[in-house]
Amino acid sequence: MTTSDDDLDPDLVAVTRGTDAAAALTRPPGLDRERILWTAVEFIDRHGLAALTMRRLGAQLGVEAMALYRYVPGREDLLDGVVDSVVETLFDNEDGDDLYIEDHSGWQDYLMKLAHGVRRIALAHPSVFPLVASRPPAAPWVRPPLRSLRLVESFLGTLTDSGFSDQAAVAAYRAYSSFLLGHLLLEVTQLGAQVSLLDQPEGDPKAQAATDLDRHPNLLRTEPLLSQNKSAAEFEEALENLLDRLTGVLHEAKNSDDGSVMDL
Amino acid sequence: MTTSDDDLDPDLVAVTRGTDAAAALTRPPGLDRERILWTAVEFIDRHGLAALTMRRLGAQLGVEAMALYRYVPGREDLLDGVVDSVVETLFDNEDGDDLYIEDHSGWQDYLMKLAHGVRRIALAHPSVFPLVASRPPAAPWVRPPLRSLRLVESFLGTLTDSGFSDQAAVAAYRAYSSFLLGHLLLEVTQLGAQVSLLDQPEGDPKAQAATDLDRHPNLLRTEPLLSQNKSAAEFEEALENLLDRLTGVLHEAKNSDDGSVMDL
DNA sequence: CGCGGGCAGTTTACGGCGTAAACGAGACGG
DNA sequence: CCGTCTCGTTTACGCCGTAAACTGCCCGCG
Repeated sequence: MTTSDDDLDPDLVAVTRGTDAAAALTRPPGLDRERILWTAVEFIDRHGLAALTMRRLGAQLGVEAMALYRYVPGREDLLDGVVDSVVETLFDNEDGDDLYIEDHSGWQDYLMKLAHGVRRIALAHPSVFPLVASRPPAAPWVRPPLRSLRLVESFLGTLTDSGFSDQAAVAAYRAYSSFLLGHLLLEVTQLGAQVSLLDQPEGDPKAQAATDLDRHPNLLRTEPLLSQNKSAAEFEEALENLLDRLTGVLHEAKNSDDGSVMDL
Repeated sequence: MTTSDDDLDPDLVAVTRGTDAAAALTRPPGLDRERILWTAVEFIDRHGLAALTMRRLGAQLGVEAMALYRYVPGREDLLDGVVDSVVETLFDNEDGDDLYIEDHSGWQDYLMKLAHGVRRIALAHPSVFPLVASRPPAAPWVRPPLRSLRLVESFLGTLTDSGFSDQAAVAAYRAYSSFLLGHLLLEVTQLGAQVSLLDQPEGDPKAQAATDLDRHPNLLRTEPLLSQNKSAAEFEEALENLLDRLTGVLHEAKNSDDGSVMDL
């Protein structure tokens, strides 16, 4: 019924950490920080952030809530750990850490791979991503969703090695992170809104919608267009536009004084 | 000490709803939904979202927590109301609702005024904006931060009246909202990170930072650049770039088949 | 004047939350 | 055999959101 082109979205992989389910059955007795963090990720994916409490997370692990405090200082730090865990997968589940080493073909290829890597994370954990987006970063210049020092270092190194000035690389980092954040946060928000609409389809279905929409002719007319989901194509197009923009910045780097913040 | 150019940022107005402070002193006895909502906004601005509880909000209003439930169904709905209240100021505190009526000079002017209006809101209420950004919208196609039906209707109407096809207007709406969301959420996040760094300047200030940064030469070298705050200029430049892109889309609307999602 | 009903805010109460502190129970080297 | 150490449990406290019962007070109507 819903026109969804997501079936051929290359970033929308079936998220099958099948080992987790098996591990939960065999229940390896040892508790440790890693296991707690990934169980929390899975719990948030399944029940949402609001449902995650220390007691319930303990129960999921077959343990009392207080047992978690030996491995995690408190709930806030647990959430930080969840964010870190999810972001760090960029380094291992990519085919060998090709993001850090320079075995990519040029900075544009690097930025595209990185963008799709982050998008894959966002789509795999839609309920965790708002946390990645809005949790206060460690330093003011660690901008979500690229929250790890390693990642930022890798980003800046790749661009400066490719001929970007320090200023241009930093400007690119800022433009790139806000692009990623905006697109992906909206994409996962829309994902969440779709399921939350199915939660309560109650009330008289016509009266409210009609009175709302009759005063809004443009909304009414474009509603089918608005309901289409072209996230993958839009992401691709906006990303390519950004890369084009950055290419321009890189090449005009010599004749500098045009007042742009990009190469100031 | 911190190099801040914010002093001449036109969107960074001194937020003086002075009437509120005066009203708190004279304490007009009547409680109503509007007063509760704006007191909550002020409370979040001052103490952060986490500190807002029904009991404390009641205390701020000189009333027991349960009294609020006569005007607000519960805490979640209160937060929705807070978001709505803040967003709706786009219509009144602009010089007469010039956003809704078509007394702007062209769609580009409209989009610039709207963007700066939203930015002004974000900067005036940095702790509320993450709520505006991440609270699930009423309908899937109501994309933060443009969360009101009136606003989306106004947006689509202005663009289609200016010659945009329905498809182009919707594509512009999507590009525009993700641009706004990314830029502004990062800007307020950075604001919050700055104050939260001042909260605990404890620990040995050199050892940790040095061990962290020594392994990250590019970070170390570009740190002064990364710490600069050029948000206003970057916002302006990215906004102009987006408007240019949209202008192109509008003008090539006739020769359509280039595969772009913009004029599909 | 009296009085009854509704409005506005309070009191009481309950279950769940994060977490501090004291408390087992089993492993293990001496 | 006995400390001691590791890992998890028990108990307890204060705060949270909120359901339900309960005031005091105003105001129209006899």
